[in-house]
Amino acid sequence: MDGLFSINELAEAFDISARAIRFYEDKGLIAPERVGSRRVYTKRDRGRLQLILRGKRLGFSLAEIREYLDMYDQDPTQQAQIRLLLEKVSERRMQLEQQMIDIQDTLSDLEDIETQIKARL
Amino acid sequence: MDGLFSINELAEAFDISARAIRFYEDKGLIAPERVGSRRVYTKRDRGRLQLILRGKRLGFSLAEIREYLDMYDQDPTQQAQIRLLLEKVSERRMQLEQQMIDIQDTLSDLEDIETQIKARL
DNA sequence: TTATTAGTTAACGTTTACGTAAAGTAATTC
DNA sequence: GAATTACTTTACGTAAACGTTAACTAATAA
Repeated sequence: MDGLFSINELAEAFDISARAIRFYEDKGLIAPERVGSRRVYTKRDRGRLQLILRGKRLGFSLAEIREYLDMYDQDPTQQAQIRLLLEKVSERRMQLEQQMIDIQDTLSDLEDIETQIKARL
Repeated sequence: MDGLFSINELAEAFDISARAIRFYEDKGLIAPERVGSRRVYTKRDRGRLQLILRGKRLGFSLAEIREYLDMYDQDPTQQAQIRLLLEKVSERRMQLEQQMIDIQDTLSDLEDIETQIKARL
């Protein structure tokens, strides 16, 4: 229990299913040790899972996330790959900025409608 | 040509496939007139398509977008439904805010790595 | 008249990210 | 020793959003 977790502990901690975690393993995103047949996750594995979930929240596919994780694992002097990730993140940020504009446009449309409603009362 | 569009014109204008536009029709999101068997889109249809794409950018499913479009079509005095949409948009905005935090966390991680790299040189 | 262009319907295929049994094992509890 | 708990693998199922032939039609250009 000293910094080690079962699959269900992690599932509960991150509010995802154990199935999901196994799926990430299937896809090569995480590779916990085994004790017998059971998966045992270290703190480091936990951090990795956190990175996976952050990637998901950012809208990246598991395949993309895997690439980034592999990159993190490799020798961190691979500047080129870090630039690639920076680009991806920057792309994503541009998308988010567009989404923010979309949100504001939508809210503005809704305000118009509400104004019209109130005008009728 | 006076405010009327073919399916391919719209596809090109919005940079999506004609197949996609037909698919939206299949799902009941848009219903252009026909001239013979061919679809003809009015300016209003065009606006509708724009709303669809905005919804998509916001991460809503076509089913959800359909609900909102139906709502726009109905008598706009249905306050309850507008509140529902406002809620959905607000939820989405919260997600976006989380994503912004994720982006910043990621950028900050990357900065750390870059700093380490530079320190080694 | 014969291509070519632009559109049509129908229907099966594809990808992603899991959900959901089914059937089994290993360790603990009563 | 029987039941419960916590896992395991295998494998088929699912939903969303189109992509991709295939086979056809109608209008226009050469």
